[in-house]
Amino acid sequence: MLSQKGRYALHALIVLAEHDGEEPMMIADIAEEAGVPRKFLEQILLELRKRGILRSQRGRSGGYQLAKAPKDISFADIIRVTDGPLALAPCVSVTAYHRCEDCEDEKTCAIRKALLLARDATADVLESQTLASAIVTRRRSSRKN
Amino acid sequence: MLSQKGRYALHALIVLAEHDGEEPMMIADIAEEAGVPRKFLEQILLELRKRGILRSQRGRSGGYQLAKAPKDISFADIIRVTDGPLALAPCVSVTAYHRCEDCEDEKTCAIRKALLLARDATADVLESQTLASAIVTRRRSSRKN
DNA sequence: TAAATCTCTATTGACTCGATAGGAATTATG
DNA sequence: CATAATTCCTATCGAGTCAATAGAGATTTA
Repeated sequence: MLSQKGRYALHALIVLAEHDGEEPMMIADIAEEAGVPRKFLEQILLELRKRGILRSQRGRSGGYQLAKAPKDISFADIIRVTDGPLALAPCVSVTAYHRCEDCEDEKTCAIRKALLLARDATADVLESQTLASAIVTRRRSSRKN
Repeated sequence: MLSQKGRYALHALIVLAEHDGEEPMMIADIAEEAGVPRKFLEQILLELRKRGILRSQRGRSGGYQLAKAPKDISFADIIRVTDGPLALAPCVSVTAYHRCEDCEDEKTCAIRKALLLARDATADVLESQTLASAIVTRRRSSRKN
């Protein structure tokens, strides 16, 4: 399961994607629009900025913007920041690989083999789902209203 | 990531699958063979039994056995017991579904849409990986030694 | 110079995780 | 029937994580 932090991050970034191309957006406004506690969001945005997903402007009339185009920010990118690797074990993680201490032979480990398939399947999906595709979904639905 | 408990469970069940058809196996022996702390394993096996994956025999010469054929116990079954739902959010979980409090419309939620695809992809893989396929992998590799 | 805003670190309480302990219940066996 | 062997169950522990809040510091604009 995703953490609350992860869900908040997704909501906030979708809001920012909808305002892409505009002036930087203040934390307070993002919090309001995304329905996220303001001080908590502050920390989340900070981390997303450090990981290159957001860009910020300090001081008066400052705020946050996406650092890349919505189509270049995937759900996988976001989740990796807030919740860590997509993989179910370190030995099948691309972004945080490390060998199991007790593993005799990675090449023949039955558990690893299964978890590797799972990781690839999950990553394929989450890397193809981007902020751009998310806002398309949203706009499509609001058109119906 | 899987919990330690989850990894232990997978190891233990693979051991039990290798001894499938034999007499019940004692916790102490499973612990030894799977490399899991004995008392911790005790709790894990208990839970797997309550969830219908294992069968136990109490008292002298008692022990644990698989409750079903290895081909009918999937990695998904096991992980759901030790680590909960495969889904990344409750609103896309089959086994532990519940609606997001703040969600206005599930049908049009962009986050839900993406996470649903992820869940399906993960579940497809983990449901097809079984204890039977795991021990085949193992036997194949030991033949080479 | 002052106001507005992001930045950073600390703190809190509740919960989870991994592990251990120990007694209760059950069963086989001599 | 007594005893030993085994699973069953619940409690406990320390360390860590999670969600949230707080508040002082740094930066920028007007």
